Amino acid sequence: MLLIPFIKENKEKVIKLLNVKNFKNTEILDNIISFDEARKSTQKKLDETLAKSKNIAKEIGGLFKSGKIEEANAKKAETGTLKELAKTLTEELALLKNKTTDLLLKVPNIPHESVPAGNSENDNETIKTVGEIPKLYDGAKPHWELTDKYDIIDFELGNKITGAGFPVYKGQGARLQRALINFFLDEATSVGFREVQPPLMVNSDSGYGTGQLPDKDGQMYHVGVDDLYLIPTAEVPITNIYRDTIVDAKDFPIRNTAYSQCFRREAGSYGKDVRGLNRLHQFDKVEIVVIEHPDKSYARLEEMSDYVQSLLKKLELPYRVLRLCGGDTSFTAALTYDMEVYSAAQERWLEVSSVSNFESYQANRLKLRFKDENGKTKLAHTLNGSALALPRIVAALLENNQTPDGIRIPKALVPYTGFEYIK
RNA sequence: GGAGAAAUGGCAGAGUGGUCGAAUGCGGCGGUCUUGAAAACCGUUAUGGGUCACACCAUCGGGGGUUCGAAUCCCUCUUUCUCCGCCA
Repeated sequence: MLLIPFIKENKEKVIKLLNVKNFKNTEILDNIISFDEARKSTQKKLDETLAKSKNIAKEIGGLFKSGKIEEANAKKAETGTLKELAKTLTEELALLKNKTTDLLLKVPNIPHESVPAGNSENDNETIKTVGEIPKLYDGAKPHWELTDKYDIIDFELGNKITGAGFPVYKGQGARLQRALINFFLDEATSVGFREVQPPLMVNSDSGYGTGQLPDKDGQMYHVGVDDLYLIPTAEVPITNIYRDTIVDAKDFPIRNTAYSQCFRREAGSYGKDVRGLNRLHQFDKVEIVVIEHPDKSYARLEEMSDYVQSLLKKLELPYRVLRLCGGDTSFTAALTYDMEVYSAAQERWLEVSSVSNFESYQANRLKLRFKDENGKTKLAHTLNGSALALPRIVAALLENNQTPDGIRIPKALVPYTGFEYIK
């Protein structure tokens, strides 16, 4: 959520920047401001009423102590109207607060100044492209044929057991998954991330904390009997470790990494883009999450981007880095870099990582704060990124490294797979 | 699943109806002393709303209630602990 005082003081700027994200409903900002004004004046009235009742209660206490029972009982009568007034004001206040929060939840994060305007992926800005696009031999296949040929990922079997988008990894395919997970975790911990294993289900407070709720309600699997959500990314439980906390500024940057399975309903997706490993309901990902001082969050974002790129280099995959345009930047992010690897057989780029700075947008919902050098409590900045998501990495590895003799495993991974070729 | 007990500040732990936002100890921070440190001593040390700053208001697991007045009494939910059962 944006901070109301910030909206008030920078209204024109906020409107302008939200426009970059194609958010046009700017009268909502005026409503937020006026609801907040009403909230303040109601709060003031309530405080005054409560102060009066409190004083009378104290007086009555004193009278009872000194034995003036009759006077005390007479005083009691005075409190009736105050009580009623307080009740009405409390209800009004709660209503105003709810209305304000509801509206605030509908306002996306404002984008960073560097975010280009635009509506779709075509407007994203390519920052750099690294690596050679491989030339495949005649007869090279897309990954969904390779997985059959080598019997390593079984989509049909997943259909039978669960449904579309829940593949079964088998043999060398399963081993490759485990190798990638261990490789990514080892790399992350070696550059200073602490490894954690969070729950795969979260409550709705956590969902609101990181912004999946209410924005992406329909995209998460909801376990109704216990009112829990299957996580769409480990970002949710990891970041919520710090919900309702005041961290020590000396601990910045706070870096955590976790492997988790991720669950996404992907309602509304269809077509060739979802073929094979391109889009799954359950997939594996290693996530990195950083909590940082506001002054340093953008430097940290660059560092995280560099780190993700280092993984892609070690995996010998050609990739490009995009700065997402306003329309493609998520609801909660201020600036997002996407890393895409080139899939030679599909002849297209596949998104394998998103690295984002959320500034204080998540922190405000999370109540994630720190004390600055003057002892003032301030909101921290949160950042996260995939490092990396497995399915499309696997797709690209299979397609780009296919040879007539099998699929070559990149050198960096061989210690983890225990084999050099999938045959 | 059954029975019982409990939930208080960073931690430990008092407080069972009135000036309690809350004793005390530990820890943290600042100071005195010291060449420096330790010890000792003094001070300080929750969060949110509100204010230029005060005042003031809210918060003792969450929600509701009783009362002029609730950390304290009642209801409810959640969590934790102990015992029994069950499972590994």
